[in-house]
Amino acid sequence: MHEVIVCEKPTSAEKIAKALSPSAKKKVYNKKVKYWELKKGSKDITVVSAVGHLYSLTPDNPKDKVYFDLHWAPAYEVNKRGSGFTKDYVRAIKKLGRNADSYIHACDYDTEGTLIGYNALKYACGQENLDKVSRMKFSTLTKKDLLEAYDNRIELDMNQVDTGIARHVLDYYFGVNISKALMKSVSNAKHRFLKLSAGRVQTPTLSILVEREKEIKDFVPEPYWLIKAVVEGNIEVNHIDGKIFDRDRAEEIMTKCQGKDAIVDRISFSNSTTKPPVPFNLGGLQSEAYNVFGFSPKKTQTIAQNLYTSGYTSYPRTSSQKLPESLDFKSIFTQLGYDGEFKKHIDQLPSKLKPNNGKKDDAAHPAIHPTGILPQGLSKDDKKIYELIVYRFISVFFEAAKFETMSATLDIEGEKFRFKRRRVTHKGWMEHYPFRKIDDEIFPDIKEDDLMKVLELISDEKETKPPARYNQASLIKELEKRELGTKATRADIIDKLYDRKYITGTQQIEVNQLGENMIDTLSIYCNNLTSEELTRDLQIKLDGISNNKSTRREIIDEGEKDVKVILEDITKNSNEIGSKLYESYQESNIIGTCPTCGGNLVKRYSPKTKSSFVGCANYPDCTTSYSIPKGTNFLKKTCEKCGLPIISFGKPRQRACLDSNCGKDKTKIHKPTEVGKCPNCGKPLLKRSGRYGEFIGCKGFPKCKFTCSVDELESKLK
DNA sequence: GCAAGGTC
Repeated sequence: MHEVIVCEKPTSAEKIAKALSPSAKKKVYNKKVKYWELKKGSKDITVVSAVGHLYSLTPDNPKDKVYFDLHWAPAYEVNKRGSGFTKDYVRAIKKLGRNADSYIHACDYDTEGTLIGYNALKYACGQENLDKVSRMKFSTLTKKDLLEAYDNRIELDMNQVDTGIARHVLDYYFGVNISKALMKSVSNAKHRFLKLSAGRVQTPTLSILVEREKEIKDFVPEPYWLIKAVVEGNIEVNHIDGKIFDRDRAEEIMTKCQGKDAIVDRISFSNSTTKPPVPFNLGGLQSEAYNVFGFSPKKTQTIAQNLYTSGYTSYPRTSSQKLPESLDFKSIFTQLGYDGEFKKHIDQLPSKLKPNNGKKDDAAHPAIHPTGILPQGLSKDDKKIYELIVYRFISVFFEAAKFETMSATLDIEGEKFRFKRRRVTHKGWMEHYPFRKIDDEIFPDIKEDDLMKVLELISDEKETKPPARYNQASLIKELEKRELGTKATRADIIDKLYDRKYITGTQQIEVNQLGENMIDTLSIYCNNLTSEELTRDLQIKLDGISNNKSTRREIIDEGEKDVKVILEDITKNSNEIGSKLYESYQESNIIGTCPTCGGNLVKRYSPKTKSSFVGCANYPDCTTSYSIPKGTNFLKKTCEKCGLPIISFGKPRQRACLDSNCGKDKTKIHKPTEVGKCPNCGKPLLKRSGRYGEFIGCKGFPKCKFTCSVDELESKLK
């Protein structure tokens, strides 16, 4: 009897194989794809694995104007870029998973996992009617759970399969068709191509950012005053009222207290503790890496994936903030202890290892943790993430940090002022997590009724501030809170918004005019796409399929009808929509004013030279243009000499005027002068002028690449 | 050319 077990990813295949038989043999297909062979009773079992979705939706007829007729095709054929690695896995499953006597679907027990296994069984193993298929249902990859799941297999839940299919189809219907319609409106109205996209997750995400921009724009700042005094010992004390919005009151306090001394009114002490942090889930790691190292969530995710595939850390795409006891902490610490730096901390661990687990859980994976295998030769950035994971893992086992707080109230002519100092009395976990600053202030030596000289009395006029813009880490947190996207896709969604030029800015995300116009446009024609309504709707509909209240066909037909209404609306107003989108796109690209005609200077892309340049928007009437180095940023500052924007470019970043000839005598630099013969090819050598000043280059460029600095010329010619 | 969701 031959049995084939299909898993979601190689690591779960390994765990399942080893759980079923400790003597399972690891094999490799075509030098790339791992699989396992084992014997159990009379059965010869082959454990193969997918790598996530192996099949993607694609239109039956790509030439159709709208896509409602779709079928599944291998992912590597549909998305040529990015899914190439799935090809070997599909081949391996096709080769190893044919003509078995029985099949087991052992992918993650969730909607996507169910579909991943279903498609693999249907299209790669040829199990169309599923009569030989059973399903393993497990919530962790521990041996106990897996054996139980194997012994108590259930029937494949076709409602769950249909739920997955409907999710894919509806996202395709809305996303691809509406994106296409928007791009078409631009090409109809302006005869230009603009890469645009909309979708169930990316559009509400953009909308959150636009909403914040509006709050900032509408914000009316209110003046307030902060009154503080500096007393003996350079201690800053703040007036007890905090923000004072009444100017008269602020002035009253100032006049009253001017030139008067302070008396210590009351001193009190209190104790507090700070618990250790919780173990990392993906969002937590992304957020911490952003705050500590400034890494983008995408970068952190890529590094975490590398560390995982290299065997140094656990599976990164988890929501769990819990470390289950089944993990064998002791042996992980023993191995980590071979590193001298880690050992210093591990040696101080309490004898009873109990992690400070967080609330969030994940059915399939524990929180991110080191495996114990010590890495070698990691790049600088990989090492940073690895150490962050290790120290977080260590610190969650330590006791809380303890603090003592001193609060003092001072009296100046009946007005109360106060200050607080906090000092650490027991560092606890903080001593073992080097990424947090520890508050440790000195308590001044004062007692109640002391008279203190006021050295300075200050009234600071301030303004209330609008809410802060999101950064990538705070946006990911917001998406988690609103349950938009998944842990695996949130960083990609944000990247996509940058890629489409909807948003810009790294420290703070700002929305471009194009992004704002997308939301304005879509909120008119399909409000449920800009809000989170579509995701909520989808969830309700999918739940309907799961519990037999509706069928996949009904839900998909409904979606088709909804999308068709939206598409009709967009087509009707195509001209207006297209014009506005393109114009807003151009506005986003305005970087200054043309010195020749006063028009707008815009950043453009030349497909011929595959490079960006700056040109006048009035082209061809005005032909003013400037070349720019790769990776140029336009700063808000302008050149003092000519008023053009200052650009930053290169590594390390340097700044210069957009006009590389700014401030130079133009008659000289445009005529390269001959200064000798090229030592490489014999052609004339020319003194040229570039962005970085004068240099010597061969006339035979680009065939001959000889260059040197003006100073080097003499020695090179010898 | 276009989505969102898995994964290396």
